[in-house]
Amino acid sequence: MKSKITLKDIARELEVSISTVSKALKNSEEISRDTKEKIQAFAKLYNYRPNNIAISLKNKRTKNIGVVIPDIVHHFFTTVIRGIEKYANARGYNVIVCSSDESFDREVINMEMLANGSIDGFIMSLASETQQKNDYNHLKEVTEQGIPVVLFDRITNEVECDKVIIDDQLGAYMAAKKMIDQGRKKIGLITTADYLSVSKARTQGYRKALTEHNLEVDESRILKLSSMDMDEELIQQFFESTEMDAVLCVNEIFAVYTMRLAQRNGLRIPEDISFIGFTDGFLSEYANPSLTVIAQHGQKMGEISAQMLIEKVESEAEEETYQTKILEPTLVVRDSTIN
Amino acid sequence: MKSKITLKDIARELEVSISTVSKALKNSEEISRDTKEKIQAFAKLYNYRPNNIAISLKNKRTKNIGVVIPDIVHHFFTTVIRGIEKYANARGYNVIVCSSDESFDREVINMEMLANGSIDGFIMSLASETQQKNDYNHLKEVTEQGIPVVLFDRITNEVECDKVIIDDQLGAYMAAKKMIDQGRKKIGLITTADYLSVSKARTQGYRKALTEHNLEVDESRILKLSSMDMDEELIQQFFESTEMDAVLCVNEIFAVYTMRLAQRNGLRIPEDISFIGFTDGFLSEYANPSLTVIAQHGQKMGEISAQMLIEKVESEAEEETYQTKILEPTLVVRDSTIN
DNA sequence: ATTCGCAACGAAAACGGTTTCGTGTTAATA
DNA sequence: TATTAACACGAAACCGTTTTCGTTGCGAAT
Repeated sequence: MKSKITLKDIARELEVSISTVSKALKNSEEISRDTKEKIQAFAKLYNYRPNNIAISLKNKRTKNIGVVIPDIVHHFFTTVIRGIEKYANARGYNVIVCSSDESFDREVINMEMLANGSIDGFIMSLASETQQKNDYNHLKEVTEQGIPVVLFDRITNEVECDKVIIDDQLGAYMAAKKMIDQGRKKIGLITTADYLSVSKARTQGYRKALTEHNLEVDESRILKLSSMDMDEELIQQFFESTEMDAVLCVNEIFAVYTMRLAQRNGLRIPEDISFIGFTDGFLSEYANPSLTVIAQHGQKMGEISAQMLIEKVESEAEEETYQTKILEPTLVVRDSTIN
Repeated sequence: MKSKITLKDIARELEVSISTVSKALKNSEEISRDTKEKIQAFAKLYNYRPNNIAISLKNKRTKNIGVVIPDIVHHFFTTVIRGIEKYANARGYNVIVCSSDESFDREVINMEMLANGSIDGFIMSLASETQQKNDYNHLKEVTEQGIPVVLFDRITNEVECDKVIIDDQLGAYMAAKKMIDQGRKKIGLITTADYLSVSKARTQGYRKALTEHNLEVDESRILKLSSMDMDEELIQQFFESTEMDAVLCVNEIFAVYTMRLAQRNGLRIPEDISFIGFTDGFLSEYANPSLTVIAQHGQKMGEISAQMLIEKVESEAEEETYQTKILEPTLVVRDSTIN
C-alpha cells in the first residue's frame, strides 16, 4: 500500500523547499526551468495529486455542492440531480446528495451536517413536512451565514434566495385546456394537499381552465391525497363514485394507477376517458396506453439551478439580488388523450 | 451576514487560549468547571460548530463516502443509493454521488476527483463501457492507496475488494422455472451483451433452467441488445418473428415494452404469453398487467455495501481480507404470470 | 523554607497546501 | 569598485482543529 505523496515528500526527496515544489507544480515564473522540470517529472512519476481537503481549508472553498431533496427514488428528482451533476462536474464541482425523506428533521440535520464547511452552497427542494410546518429557520440561518441557496420546484417565498420552478399553474391549465378542447366536460383532478407549493399551483391552473371555459368546478371531482402515501383505497373509492370523462393527476403514479382502474371497469382510454399526468418519466412512456403528460424538464431545472448557484458561489460581489426562474412546462401528447 | 465563528474567535473574546477552548468544548477534565461553563455558554450563544474541513485535515478522515454508479435515473440504482444513505447517514457519513453515465472516462475522472482526500472510501457499480474494456487500473490504483472499495451489482473479479451482488443466475433460474412449471415451453429471453456481468449470469441461469427441465435452448429465442439504448425496432422484429409463450427480460423496461407489443398483437397476458422481468420498480408495479419480477433488493444491497465499507474504513487493522456477499433474489409474483 | 504534586492552562506542532515576503547570489550598471 | 536589479529560492504565516507537552501558581508535606 503506497500512500499518497505530499509536497513535503517531494521537497525532502529533491532537497528543495516545500514552497519551491508548490510553485514549480503551478509553473510559477519564479522557479527556474531546470528545477521546474525536475520537480514536475518527479511529481508525475510518483503520481502526485494535491490534497483536496488541504486546498479547501486554505481557500475556504470546497468545490462541493450540497443537494437536499425529499426523495431520491423519484424520477423527477433524479433527473434534476442528473442536470445538477452535469453542469457541476463540468465546472469541477462534486455533488453531495442527501435525501430528507420528506421529513423536516432530516432536512435540518442534513443541512447542518453540510453547512459546516463541507459545501459551498445548497440546491434544494423542500420536504413536504417542511412546507406543512412552514418553518424555514434552517434555511434562513444558512443564508445569513452567506452560504448561497437555490430552491427548486418545491419552494417558499419565506426565504430570500434564487429559485427555479416550472409554471405549474400554466402546466395544469394547458392540460385541462387540452381536455376541454377535446370536448371533455367532466374533468377530475387527483392531487395532494395544498401545502405543497406545486399542488396548490396546479389546482389553481385546473380551476382557471375550467372557469375560463365556462365549466363549473365540481368539488366532488377533486381528490386531495396526503402526499406521503399513494392511497389506493381512496383513489378507488373516488374513481368509482365520481363520474368523469377525463382525469388530471399531479404525478404519473396517480395517473397510471387510475388508468388501470378505468380499464378494469371496462372503460376505453382515450375514447371513454382520457388521462394527463405530471412528470415525464418511464412510467408515462411505457404505460399502456402511454400517458400524456406535462413535462417538468427536471434535467434543465437541475442545470439552471447549478448554474445559478455556482455563479453566486464564485461571484465576489456581495449583491443581495435574487431571481426566480420560471420554466415553461411542455405538453407531451401520447395515447391517453385523443390524437 | 454573520460568518462562522471559530475557536480562535472564542479564545480572543474570552481571553483564553485556543487549546483551552477546544478542550472545554470537548468537556476535558483538564479545564476547570468555571471556565468550561463560560466557554460552552459562549459557544452555544454564538452557535459554534467545528469546521468539518479542518477536522478532516487533522484526522485524515472525511466522513464522506463516494458513490459512483452508471446511471442515476434508474430505479435500481436509486434504491441502492437510498440504502447507502440510510446506513451512512445514521453513522454520520455523507454520500457524494457521481454518475459515470456508463462511460469509462467519466468513471475514471470521477474517481480521481474524489480520491484525493474527498472521501474515505468508494461504493461503486461498473460502467458498461468499463466492463467492456475490461480495464480496471483506476480501481486498482485506488485500492493500492489504501482506499477501501465496495463493488456492487456490476462487479469484476479483476480487482480485490469487498463485493455485494445478488445471485443473478439463481434469479433467472427461478424465473424460468416458474414459467416452465406453468407449462410454458417456448420461453424467450431479452437480455443485453454478455460483457455485463449481470446479463451473463442471468443468461446462464435461463439456460440452466431450460436444460435441467429437458427443454432445448433455441438460440433464436434469445435477443441480445446493446445495453445503452432500448432499441424498440429490434425488440419489435424479434417479437414478431419468434414464437413464444413466455418471455424473460433482464430489466423492467424491456418487459413492459414487450408486453405492450404482445397486447397490441391481440395476445392476452398471462393466458397466451407470460412475462417476468428483473428489478422491482414502479414500472413493474403499475404496469397493466402488473409485472412479475425478480426483485434485486437494491436498498438492502446499498445498506450492506455501506456497512461493509464503513467497517473497512473504521477498522485499524491492515487485514487484506475481502468478502463477497451474495443476496438471494426474490420472485415477486404479479399479474403477468399465472396466479 | 524547600520541595513536591496537582490543577489549570498555554505554546506549539501537526494535517497539506498556498502565498507573501524576505534573502542570497549573480550579473549588469554607474 | 560599489550599487543595484533580476533571478531563484526558502522561511514563515495562514486556513481551523486536535493533541502533546510544557509551564505556571498554589497548597500541602517535609
